[in-house]
Formats: sequence, structure tokens, C-alpha cells
Amino acid sequence: MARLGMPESDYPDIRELHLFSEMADEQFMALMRGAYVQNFPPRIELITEGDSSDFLHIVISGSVDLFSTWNGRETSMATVYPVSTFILAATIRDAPYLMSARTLEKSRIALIPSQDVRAVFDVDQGFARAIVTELAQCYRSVIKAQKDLKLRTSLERLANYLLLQQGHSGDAAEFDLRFEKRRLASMLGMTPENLSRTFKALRHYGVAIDGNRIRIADIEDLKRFAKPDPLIDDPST
Amino acid sequence: MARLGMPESDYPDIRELHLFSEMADEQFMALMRGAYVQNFPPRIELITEGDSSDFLHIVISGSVDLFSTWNGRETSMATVYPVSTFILAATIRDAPYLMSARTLEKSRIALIPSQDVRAVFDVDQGFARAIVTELAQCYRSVIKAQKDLKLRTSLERLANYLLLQQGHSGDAAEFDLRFEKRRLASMLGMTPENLSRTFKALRHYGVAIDGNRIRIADIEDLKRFAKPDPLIDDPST
DNA sequence: CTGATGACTTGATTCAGATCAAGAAAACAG
DNA sequence: CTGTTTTCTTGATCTGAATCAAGTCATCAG
Repeated sequence: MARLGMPESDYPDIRELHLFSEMADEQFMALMRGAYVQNFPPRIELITEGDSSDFLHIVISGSVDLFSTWNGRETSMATVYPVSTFILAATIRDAPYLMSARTLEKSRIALIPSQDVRAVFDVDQGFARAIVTELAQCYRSVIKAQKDLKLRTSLERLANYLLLQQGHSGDAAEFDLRFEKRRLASMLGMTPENLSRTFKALRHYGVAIDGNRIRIADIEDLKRFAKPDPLIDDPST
Repeated sequence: MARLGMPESDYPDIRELHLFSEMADEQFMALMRGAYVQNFPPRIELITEGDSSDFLHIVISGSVDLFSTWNGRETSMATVYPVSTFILAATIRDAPYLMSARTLEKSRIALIPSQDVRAVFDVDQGFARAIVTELAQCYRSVIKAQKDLKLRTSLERLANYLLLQQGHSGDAAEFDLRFEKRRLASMLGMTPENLSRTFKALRHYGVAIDGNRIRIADIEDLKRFAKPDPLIDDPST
């Protein structure tokens, strides 16, 4: 967990991020000079909801779970994969985090001081444009998630989730779940027990499950049931 | 429903909006020149989800319901009151609307061509900063709504909603619901029947209801049950 | 290899909330 | 004012999902 200035070998990965790709070299270097990189073991809590947002975080490798708690309950809100940022909105507004974050596995995280981000925003046109685009994207993702939650049953949510994952796996008939079922359950807004039963219910639509391995016999059949909708399920729009 | 260029009498209200208050006069006038104002009767659908986002909308008077549908089901996502904008994210990304919008009452709506908004963003520093702040705010609002949905029962959501409304009414012990119960039910993610029963269940915590009139006997008692949390319920953070 | 730990499944039961049905109250048009 | 329409409420019932409980399976440290 040694805390270091950012090694230059990490620059290219970050530079490629949509958020940083359009800005001037000079400003990019200014951001990188103030940045840190840390390696974290699995299951380390990186930030806690309610804390003030001192750093913009970037996942360089590994993965991070964003979750929230209230009154003793906990729910997973999203998972962040490399290479992308999180808690951009809190950084921009200089407001407390609304979600906590923990590493799911051994992860490499870059930290850019929030005040640097806000300062560079004001002087770099390309960076400003990129931040706006990114935020609008994030906003739309959450709206989609909320539609998913309010308009669908858990069976429908799981079916659509599987179709989405299947797309990510290059449309292969078989693929592995990307993370453990208890987290998947939490993301989909249900209990682990219920997820187990929901998987079994999907057998009627040709879904076979063995451990983390999913096999979909007939995509079209599953689609007829799941009724995927780009305005809910397409992450790119 | 006559369509007009924007009358200058509307300028000050719009100029006061956080989104437009920091920009240069010249740019503001440029936006206004391309804008329209329309008066709509109640229950008119202003935009339909899936359509392309040609205009940024501003509610000058009245109110607007943002809702979504899927597979024959419908849910209210948010209500927009004067003076504020909606579908900013779709405008920024030049992407299809994720939600539909309809007037709840007779409403006056301003329409600014999306391409003008994007063009001015690139030349006006203050406007760019304001858009980013607004978007970050919107993002955080939706995250809060999602925490509310995933972490609370409908009884808890209603209790916290009432506490929030009570705050909006200057902490009066009595106040009126701002809109009809069927919409409130949809916003809170439940059926009208269930809302009726949930109101009755809150009598145990000193909540009396008569038509649209709410009376809270003992705020502290209700708070002990509702456990309001600024990271979910405070719209300003 | 072995015991311990945590993840997953399965069954029984309970509960929150939806649905169905009907009546009461309010809003509205003529 | 009167009939109509819509909203709201109430009751009965059903269902999706949570909870409780127990057992299986996999992983991993020693």
C-alpha cells in the first residue's frame, strides 16, 4: 500500500481515458504531477460515504465496488473497472461522497487531488468538455439503473443482465459471471437466496448455470422474455 | 399552444437560473435569440423517451412530470418545478431522451436549441462551469433516489418524503401535499392502493391525513422512525 | 490431508406489496 | 344542479421476495 507519486509508466493508460484524451499536454502533466498511485489489497475500503472528496479516483487495474449503507442495510450501486474514474460528481461539487468504495481484488488506484481537477477544468477547454460528457454519461447510467429497478421484476432484471453480459463476451453462447453472486444479487436489488431461485426460474427460458458458468441455449427465446430496451440496457447511448 | 420567439419579459427569470447566471451577456442573448416559448395545457406530452434531444427545456411556470415506460408499465421519475431545466444530459450528449415529459398543469416552457447550448458551452467559461455543476447536482440527486429505493421500505420512503415536504413548508406542523396521490405513489415506487395503506400505517407515528392535508403531531417521533440521512434526503448536498 | 471459513443452494415460512374488486368522495362538463 | 368521470379508499386475495434455518460445496491455511 505504498504511496507514491505517479510513475510515468502509468501515464499512457490514463491519457487514453476519454476524460484526459482531449486536454493539452501541459495541463495533463500538471494533473499527473500532483497525483499519487497506490496498490491496494482486496476488500479494502477506499472511501466512506459522507467523507469529503479530496481526490478523484482512477482504477488502473483490479476492480472497485461502489456501495451505500443506511440503517444497518447495505447495497451495491455499481462496479468500476479499469481504466475509469469514480466519484467525479463529488469532486466537481466539492461535496461529500454519496457512496463508499472498496476494492474487490488487488487493485491499482490513482488519486488526483480534487482541487487540481477543478483548477484545470477552468483553464482547459478540452478537459472541461470531457468532464461534462462524462458526467452526462454517468447521469444517464443511473437513470437507466433506476428504470431497471422500478419497471422490472427481479426475474426480468436478471434476464436482461445476462443478455448484456453475453454481449460483453462477444456473443458467445457460454460465458462466466464477472463477479460473485452475492454482489450480483445486491446490484440487482435482491438477496442471494432469491438470486439462486431466480437463476433456476430462468431455466424455462433456456438458461443453464453451473457455478459461474452461464449457458444460454436460445438467445432469441430469452430476449422474447427479457424484452431488452436500449433506453435501459444499452450503456453506450 | 402558440409558438413564439422568447419575449424579453421572460429573460430575467431565466437569467437568474444558476445555469445562466454566470455567463457573458453576449452569449446569453445569443441563446435567447434562438429560443422559443410555448404555453401548454395540462397533461400534454412534451417529449417522448427515445426521441432525439433537439431542445433544452426550461419550466418557467407550471410543473412537469418526468416519467418512463417499459413493457406496458409506467413510473414517475421526477417532477420539475419553475424555474429549472430538464433533459440537460441528453442535450449535452446529443443522445435520445431516456424519459418522457408531460405537463401536470398549465405550463409555460422555454425551448433552447440543443446545438446552441453546445456551441455556447465551448465559448463561455462561466456557462461551461455552470453546466458541469448542474449535471453533477442532477447525478447526485439520482444516486440519492436510488439509495432511497434500494435501502428503504415504502413506509420508510413515505415517512422521509413527508419530513422533506414539511421542511419545504417552513417546518409547519400542517401542510398540503404538492401533487396528487397517484403520482406520489408512482414516485415513491408503489401503487396508489399501497400508498393509502402506508399513510394509515404512519398514524402510529403521529401522522394525520385529511385529503391533501398532512399534520405531523410529533416531528421527533416521526424522525426516530424515518431516520432521515443527509446523504439521501438533503437535496442541497 | 484436514478442519475451518465463507459462498452457494434449498426448503419452510413470513411479510411487504401488488392485484382484483367495489364503493366513496371529489372534480368536472353540460 | 346533475350526471359522469376520475381519484381515492377499503377489503380480500395473491404473489414476489425476504427471512430463517440447515445443509452442501469450494477455498484455503496449517
